[in-house]
Amino acid sequence: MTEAVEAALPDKYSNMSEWYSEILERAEIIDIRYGVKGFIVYRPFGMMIMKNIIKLYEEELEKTGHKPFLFPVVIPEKNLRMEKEHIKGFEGEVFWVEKGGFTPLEERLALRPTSETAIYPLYALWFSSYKELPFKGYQTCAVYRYETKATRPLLRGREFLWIETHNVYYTEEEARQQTIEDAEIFYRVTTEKLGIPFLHIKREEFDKFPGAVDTYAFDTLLPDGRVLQIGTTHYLGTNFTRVFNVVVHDEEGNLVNPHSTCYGIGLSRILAAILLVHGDEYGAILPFEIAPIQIVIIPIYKTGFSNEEIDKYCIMVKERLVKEGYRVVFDDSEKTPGEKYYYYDLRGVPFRIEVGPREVQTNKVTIFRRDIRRREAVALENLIKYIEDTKSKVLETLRKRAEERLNENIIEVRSRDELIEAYRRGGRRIFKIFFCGRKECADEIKSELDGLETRGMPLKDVEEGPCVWCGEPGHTCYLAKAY
RNA sequence: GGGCCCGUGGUGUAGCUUGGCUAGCAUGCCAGCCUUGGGAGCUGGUGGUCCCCGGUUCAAAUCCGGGCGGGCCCA
Repeated sequence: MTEAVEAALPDKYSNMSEWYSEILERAEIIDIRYGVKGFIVYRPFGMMIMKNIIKLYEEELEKTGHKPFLFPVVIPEKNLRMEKEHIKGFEGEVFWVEKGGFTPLEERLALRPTSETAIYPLYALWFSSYKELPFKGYQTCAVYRYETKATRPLLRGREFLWIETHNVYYTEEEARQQTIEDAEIFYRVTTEKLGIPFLHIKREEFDKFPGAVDTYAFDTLLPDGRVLQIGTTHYLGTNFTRVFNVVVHDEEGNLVNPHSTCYGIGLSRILAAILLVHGDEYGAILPFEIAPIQIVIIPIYKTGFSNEEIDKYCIMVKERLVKEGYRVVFDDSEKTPGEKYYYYDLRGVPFRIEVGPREVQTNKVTIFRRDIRRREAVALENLIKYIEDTKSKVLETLRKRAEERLNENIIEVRSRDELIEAYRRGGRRIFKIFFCGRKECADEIKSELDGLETRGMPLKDVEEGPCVWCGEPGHTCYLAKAY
């Protein structure tokens, strides 16, 4: 049966900002009242989700041979300035530490905006032979960028959580292959486990990571039609190994600079995307694997029926589930059942088990699926099997919904007029065009179409054709508004 | 970068134009009664540097100046 009850939140498609602010606060994901622009507090419930997300990516990285490490948050100014393109790209948004106590520092220290320039000086010490390569390392940490654009909780902060890998290879081919593996890792977690689809795109030349040879990005679509970059991987060539003097002996004993890559997984933004992409007017819908509470048990007491008997039954159900390794809460607080439903719906709990006299008398449980909002009676002996079978169905539902929405919102246009017309009809979309690759065209499109940006070229099914803007030879490219 | 709005018990707000009563209401929290299949009700209780600094005034949450912080829209 489908429920027709009063929704808790506004519609996320027509009013995303309000929906988003409400859920962050009411579901106790984060607290925005810390009082420093661009800095937020992860509340316990939000941090439990985040830790589960982190675990999924870290496991996948370690499976593919990445080793954990942790470098300092401060970077000496001299090191930050070593790679010229890199510092040009980041200089305007670096936080500086200039004093220790009352004493001005001899050399200013940057709070890492990203860690290449912290890590490569040590790589220069660590490697001396091609036999020591490849080396794959990663860290999960916060980075700091003095954003001048409007900050938004989780979507754009001056401090944000991410995972960064920094890999070194003897050959260009291996390094380039790594950017493919990075995309596979990203797909295996983001889409297969979290149900978030994304576009795998190669950024245009003028839009690369500062210091990179090639930049590949993972963009997802939010309910308001804007895209969000949730990950990037970069082939850095020998740009960084050269300036930081990372050298190894090759087979013939010559000294050469190895090739390197780096890969950023935008954890804060991924959490935001999960909330925004899957959520509905009742609140969050969390994928089973990352839900801090996977199953909640709500007792329904009735006058004339023993509360103790219901409690006993609930505890028995809980023990069975806990034995299977599930994260389960039995909520026997004095709130009414309805209030509890709203509470756990808002927090995205995938399954709710209701136990009243009816269930106790028939040896059943009533299970409510958060994703499709339907109840089902399940015999006690089928409980574990039901959860096992259904948790993957839940993920499928979420993923399919999100994939359909992404695909429906990619509009192919072939000329300037078509683009302008399609844009006027509904600007909050992703447009698939031919693009010449020149910054001048991108800038013109951006200023004439209210901030529509070139996001880059897909990795598959690329075609050639005349640029929709200038008519010069071009390639398949996506256009969208972005966060 | 441009524009608009906001800051008052834990939370959300009224009051601010037109300065003056014990800073009102809702919610939360605590105790009790009653209830429990989608946000119940009643009774009693708890909780305030009105963002900060300065100014005007007999008197400032309210007016003026400066600062800090937050949100939304647009580019």
